[in-house]
Amino acid sequence: MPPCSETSVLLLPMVERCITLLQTHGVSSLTKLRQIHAFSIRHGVSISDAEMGKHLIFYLVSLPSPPPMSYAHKVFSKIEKPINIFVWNTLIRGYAECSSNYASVSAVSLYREMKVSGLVEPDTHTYPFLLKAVAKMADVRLGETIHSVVIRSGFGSLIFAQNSLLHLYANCGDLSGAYKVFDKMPEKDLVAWNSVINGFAENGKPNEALALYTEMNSKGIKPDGFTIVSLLSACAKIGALTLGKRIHVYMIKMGLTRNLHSRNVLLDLYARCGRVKEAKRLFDEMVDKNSVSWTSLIVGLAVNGFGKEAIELFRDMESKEGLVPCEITFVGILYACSHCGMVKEGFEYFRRMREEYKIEPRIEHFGCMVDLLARAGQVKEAYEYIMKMPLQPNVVIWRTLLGGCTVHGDAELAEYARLQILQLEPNHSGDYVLLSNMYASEQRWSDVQKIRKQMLRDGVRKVPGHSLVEVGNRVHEFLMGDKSHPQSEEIYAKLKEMTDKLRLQGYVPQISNVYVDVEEEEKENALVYHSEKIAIAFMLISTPERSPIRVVKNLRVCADCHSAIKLVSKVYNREIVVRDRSRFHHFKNGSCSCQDYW
DNA sequence: CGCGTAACCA
Repeated sequence: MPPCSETSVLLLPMVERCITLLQTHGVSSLTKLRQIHAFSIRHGVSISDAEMGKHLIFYLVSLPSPPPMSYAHKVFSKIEKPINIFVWNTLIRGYAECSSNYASVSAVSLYREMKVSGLVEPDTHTYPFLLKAVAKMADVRLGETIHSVVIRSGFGSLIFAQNSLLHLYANCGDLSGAYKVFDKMPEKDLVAWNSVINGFAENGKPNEALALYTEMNSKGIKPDGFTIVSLLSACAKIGALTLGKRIHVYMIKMGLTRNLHSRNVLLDLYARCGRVKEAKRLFDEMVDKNSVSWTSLIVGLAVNGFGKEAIELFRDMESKEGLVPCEITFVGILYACSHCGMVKEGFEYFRRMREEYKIEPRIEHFGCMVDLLARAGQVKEAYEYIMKMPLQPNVVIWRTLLGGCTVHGDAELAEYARLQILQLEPNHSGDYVLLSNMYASEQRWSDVQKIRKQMLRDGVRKVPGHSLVEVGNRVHEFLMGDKSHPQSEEIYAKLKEMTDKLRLQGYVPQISNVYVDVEEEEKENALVYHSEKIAIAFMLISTPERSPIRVVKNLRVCADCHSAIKLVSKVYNREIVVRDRSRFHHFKNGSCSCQDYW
C-alpha cells in the first residue's frame, strides 16, 4: 500500500467519517459525495490513495440501486496497483447487484482482469458475487465453468458454492438441474430451501413451490422473509387467497411484516386475488413505500379493471419526490389504458415514457400498444403498428392482434396473425379455439370444421374450462356441464331459477361463443352450464345473502356469461368477483368494473 | 458470503 501524505493521514479519518455519515443517514446524494471527494483531493488525500479509493468505491457501490458504477470504476482505475482484494470484490459486487446484463458482463470481465493480473487471488467473497452476476446473465455454461474453478480452488464443499450453483440453475429455468444440486446437498440450510422454493415459484410451478415449503416445514425449518416472498408470490400467481392469508397471519406472528419486500408482495397478493380494498389499505398503511410498492398497486388496479384509478395513482407517484417510475410501471399504465379504451392517453404515456423518463420501450410495451389499438377495434392500425415496430414481433404480439381481430371480426387479418403464431409456437390450443369461435359467430361452419380437423390432426386439445369457489375451508371445482357435485340437483334447480329470473330482466343467451365440440342443438344448454354459472349458482345456495362471491376461472369469461353475471349481481344483490385467466371482473348492481371492455 | 417483490396475450 502506498504511503499517505501527512495531510491525508490527518484528513482520512474525517473523510471516512463523512462517508459513513452519508451512509448511515441514507443520503444518496452523489453531488455531496463528489464535494467530499474534491475536497479531499484539494487537501492532499489523493485519489491514488488506496484507502481513500476503497472507501469511495465501497460507498458508491452501497448506494441504492442502480449504483453509479461508471464513477466507481473510474475511481477504481485510478487506484495504484496492486489493488487490494477487498476493492476488487466490492466492484464485482457492485456490478453483480445491477440489474442490467451489461453490468453482469462487466463483473465477469473484472474477474478475468483480476486473474490475468496475477497479483491477487480470488477469495471466498469473490465467488459468491461472481456467481450472482453469472446467474443474472442466465449463462449456464459459464456458471458451470466458474463452478469448476471454485471446486479446484478448494471451496467446493462450502455451502455457498452449492447454493450459488443451485441458484444459477434455478435462474436459468433449469428446475431439474436446480433440484439435483439441492437433493445432493449434504446439509441444506435456509438459503438452499429458499433458492429451490423460489426457483419453482418463479418458473411457473407455484404448486411445487408450496409443496416444497410443506416439506421444509416438516423438517422443522422456520421460514424467513425470503421464503415468505417466494411463497406469497406463488400464491398470488395461482390465486390461492386462503393459503396466502394463512401465510400473512404467520408473518404477523413471526414479526416479518415490517420487511418492505414482504409487504410489497403481500399487497400484490391481495390485488391479484381481487381484494383491491385490502391492497389499498396495505398500501396506505405502509410507512416507507418504494417504487415497487407504487408499481404493484398501479398494476393491481389496472388488472382489476380500475384503469382510471391506476392512472390517478400514477399521477400521485410522479408528484412524489425521489420516486421514479420504471419500465414495469409503464407496462401497468399502458395496460390500464388498453383495457379501458383510453387510446389517446395510452399514446401520450408511451411518448412521455420515452421522452421524459428515457425508458427504451421493450416488447412488452409494444405489446400494450398493439393491444390498445386492437382492443379498441383499430385492428388495421394495430397491424401497421406491428410492421413499423423496431423490434421483432413475438408470439404475444400476434396473439394480441388475433384477439382483437376475433372480437372485432376481421377474418382476413385473424388468419394472417394465426399463421404467424403457428410458425412461432405450434400446438397452442387457445388460438385454434379463438379462431373457430370467430368462424362460428359468422356461421362459417365449414371453416369451423376445418379448424376442428386441424386440431385433431395436430393433436391439440383445448383446455377444459373450470371454475373454483371457496366455501369455508373447502375449494369446490366445477367443469362445464358438471353434474358430479353432491348437491348437483339443488344447484341445477337454482341455475334454472337463475336463468328464468334473468330472462325476465331481458337476458337473451348469446350462443356464438360456444366451443367447437358442442353440437348445434346443445348450444344453449351448454351456455347455461358454463362452469362459472354453475359455480355462482352453487354459491347462491351455499353462502349467506348479500355476501360477496369470488370465482377463479382458468379461461376467459365468455360474453354470454359476462352479461348474465352482471344481471345476477343485480337480481340477487351480490357483489361477484370473477378472476379470469388474466384479469378481474368486479360485478356489482348490474355492471362490471371492466365496463364491458375486456 | 449465497436466496426476495411488480410485466404485453390467453
